[in-house]
Amino acid sequence: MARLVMERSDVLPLLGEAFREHGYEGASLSVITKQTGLGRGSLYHFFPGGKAEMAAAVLENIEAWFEREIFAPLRSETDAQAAIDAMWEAVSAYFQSGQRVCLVGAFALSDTRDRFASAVNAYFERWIEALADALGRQGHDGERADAIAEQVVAGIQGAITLARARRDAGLFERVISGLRAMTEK
Amino acid sequence: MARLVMERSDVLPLLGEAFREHGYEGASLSVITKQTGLGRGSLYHFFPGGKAEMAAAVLENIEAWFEREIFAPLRSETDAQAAIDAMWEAVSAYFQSGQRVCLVGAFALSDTRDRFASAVNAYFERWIEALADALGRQGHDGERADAIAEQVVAGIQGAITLARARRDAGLFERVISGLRAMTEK
DNA sequence: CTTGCTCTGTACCAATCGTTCAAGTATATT
DNA sequence: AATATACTTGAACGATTGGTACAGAGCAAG
Repeated sequence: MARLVMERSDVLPLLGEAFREHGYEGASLSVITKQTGLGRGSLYHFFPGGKAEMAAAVLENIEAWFEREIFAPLRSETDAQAAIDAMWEAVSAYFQSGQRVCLVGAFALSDTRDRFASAVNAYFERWIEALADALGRQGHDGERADAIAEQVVAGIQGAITLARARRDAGLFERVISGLRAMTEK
Repeated sequence: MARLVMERSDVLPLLGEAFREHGYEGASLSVITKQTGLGRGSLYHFFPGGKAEMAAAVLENIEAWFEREIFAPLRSETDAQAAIDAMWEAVSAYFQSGQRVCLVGAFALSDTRDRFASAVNAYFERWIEALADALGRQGHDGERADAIAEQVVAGIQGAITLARARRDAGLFERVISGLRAMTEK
C-alpha cells in the first residue's frame, strides 16, 4: 500500500517551486515550510545539510528530469529531428510559456552560482552538447551544429528572462518559434 | 571646485555592482556599506527610503545610461547600421563578455521583479522598440524588424546567463556574433 | 567665534534568518 | 503486544536582517 507520509522525493518539486519563486536567498525557511507543508524538523530530517542540501537535491532532480526526458533522446534517438521536436514541446510545457523560471538560469545570475557551480555548469553543458549531437545527426556539420546549439540554448534562457520581465507569454512563444526555425533542416 | 565629499550620483555605480553581485535580497546593508564605503547613516541620508530606494535609483540610473548611449541613437541616428554597430560594441563592453550580469535581467528572474515591475518592463520594452526602429530604417519590413529585435534582445540576456553559468567568456562572444549577423542587412 | 546645514559613525531596535533539539506521534518489525 | 525505527512538531538559539535615532564632525556664511 502507498505510504501516506511524505517521502523525500515528494518534497523536491515543492522545494523547486519555492526556490524558483523566491530565489535561493529569498526562499527563507518560513517560506519553505509554508510551501512544502513540512515543519522545520521534517525538512532537516530529510535534508540534514539544511537549505544548501535542499537546493542541491532540487538541482539534481531537475538535471535528472532533463537528462531522461530531453538530453538522452537528443543523443540517442535515431530520428534526430523527432527528438528535437520533442525538446521544443517539452521546453514550452516545462517553462509554461516563460511564466515559470529556469531555476538553473536564475541561480547562474546570482552569487548562488558559486555555491552550485558544477551543477549549474553541467546542466547547460549537457544540454548544448546533446542538442549539438542531434543537430549533427540531422545533417549539420559539426562546427555549425555547436554554434546553433549554443545560440538556441542561450535563446531559451533569454526568452524566459524577457517573458518574465514583460509578463508577456506571447513574446516567449515568438522567440521560441524563431529559435525552432534554426533547428530545422 | 570639485567637491571632495561623496554625492548621491557617485554612489549609484557602487550600489549597482553590489546589487549585481549579490542580488536584491543578497545585498544586505552590511554588504552595501562595505562595497560603497559609506556608513548606514550616509546611505539613509541619500536614500531615506532604504534599500528599495537604492535599487530604484540604480535602475533609473541604468535606464538613463542605456537611453542616452544606445536607445536614442538607435531611434534617431540617420545611419541606422552605424547605430546598431555602436550598440554591439556598447553591449560587449558593458556586460564585459558576460562576466557582468544585467541587473534588470537578474531582477526579472527573481521575485524582485514585482517590486520594480514597471522599470523592468520599460527597460526591455524600450530596447526592443528602439532596435526594431533602427532595423526598420535599415531596410527590414516592420513585422520582421520587430521579430528580429525581440530575438536579439532575448539572445543577449541568454548569452549573459550562459556565459555566467559556464564561466565562458568565449561562449558569450560566439552567441553575440551570431546575433549580430541577424542585424546586418 | 557663532550659527546653520550637510554628512557620518555608533548604538540600538524589533523582526527574521538558518539551525538545533528534546519530546512527541506514526509506522514497521518482531 | 512490545519494541524499534521513521517521521514530525514547535519552541528556542545565536546571528544577522533592514531600519531608526542621534550626537558629533566638517564646512560655509555671517
